[in-house]
Amino acid sequence: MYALIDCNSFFCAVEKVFHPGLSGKPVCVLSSNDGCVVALTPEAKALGIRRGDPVFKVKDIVERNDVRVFSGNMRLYAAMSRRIVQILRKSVAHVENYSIDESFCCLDGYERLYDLAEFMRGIARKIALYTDIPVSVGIAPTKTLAKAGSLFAKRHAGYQGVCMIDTEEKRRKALSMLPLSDIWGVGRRTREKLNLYGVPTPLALADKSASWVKSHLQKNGYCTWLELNGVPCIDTSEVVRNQSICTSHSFARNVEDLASLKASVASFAFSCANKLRAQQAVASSVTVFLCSNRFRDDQEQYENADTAFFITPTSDSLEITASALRMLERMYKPGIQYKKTGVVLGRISPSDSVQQDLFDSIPNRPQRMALMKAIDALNCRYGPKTVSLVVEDNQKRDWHVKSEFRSPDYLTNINEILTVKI
DNA sequence: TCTGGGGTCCTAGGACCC
DNA sequence: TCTGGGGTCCTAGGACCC
Repeated sequence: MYALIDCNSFFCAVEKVFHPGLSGKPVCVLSSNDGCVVALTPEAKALGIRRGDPVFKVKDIVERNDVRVFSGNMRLYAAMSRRIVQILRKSVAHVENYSIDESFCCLDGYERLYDLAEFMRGIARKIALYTDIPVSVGIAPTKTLAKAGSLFAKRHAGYQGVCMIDTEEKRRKALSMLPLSDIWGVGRRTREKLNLYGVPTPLALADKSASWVKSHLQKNGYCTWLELNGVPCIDTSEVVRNQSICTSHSFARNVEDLASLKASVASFAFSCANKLRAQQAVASSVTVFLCSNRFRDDQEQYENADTAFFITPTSDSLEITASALRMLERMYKPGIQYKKTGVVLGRISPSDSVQQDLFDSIPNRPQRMALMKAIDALNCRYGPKTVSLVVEDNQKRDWHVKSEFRSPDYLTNINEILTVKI
């Protein structure tokens, strides 16, 4: 059996930990640039706000109902997420951290020692006690069914936070009650397609024959079908290393001049290289993209992207940034109102198995890596951007993102630690 | 005025080879 | 001028996830 532990309205829940007066109040957390609502409490949902709504479209609701709004602070949420995973790992041997607010636990063998639902309720209580974050737990023979279970646990207080789907009867009942779009792996397109074929519920899908599913859906659809029927199909191995690393941002305002774009691309490339070194990896390609504001039909639209390849895979910030800037300069078109740039690293491999190049353009690699290590150490000790590139420090700073309602880094920065007045 | 960011995997079709 | 069969690799775009 698998258990899925899902934090309820996670980003909002973290903010509420540090703002206790907000209990029972409508709360929203915004995307970067304070652009969209990305997380909201049930109270905010009840007011008609939806995940993904642009902030300016729900401004009236927010003001009329005194909705508390926060800019997203991923550092804070990631720190809290690590604490929750730590508690899980102390309680269960096999924990797979799936996303910032979800983890799977493999419960094989535990059924001989415990009542599984009670066991997981105990862990949920521990998480609530140590972190103040409420969680919902689903338990089932497959991950897809465990996810479905966690939705029932979240929506109906009667389950006391834990819903176990462990009999055929419970499985059929659960799958008949949920909408198709609540099933993990079924997105908008697949839902529309299934509706067209006269398959209205997850149960109807599960009851189709294997041959029907194989001919009407593709590989992933077949996998979901197996999981809905209690056959585990989604593999449990942890993803160790990324295949690609991306840093990109929209700008708070439109940007026209090359110097500002260069500052943004340099900053993103530098950040990508940091993430790369943090996982002891090197990349063989770097892609740069830029685009205008696609929502403005009164402005000339332009988008472009280019990729450069490194013969010797690298994690050298200077090499990666220089290459990214060369591509940006080639693609830059004057007179365009730019809205977004980004940098993607690809063809990532472990840094301990790099094939050397006889004609390497960077002859002093060991010294350069020592330099990178020194930069990382300084930025780790004195905070990000203590050491950065001159090209990043463009005076106009018009490419910087908006983050007006951001909470302090309570958990990761000693200077921003919570103050309690007695 | 204001519309996020970061990922993974699959597949069809093109380009190329013999 | 017409033309088969079998294969690989790459890539853009689609679909999904959080």
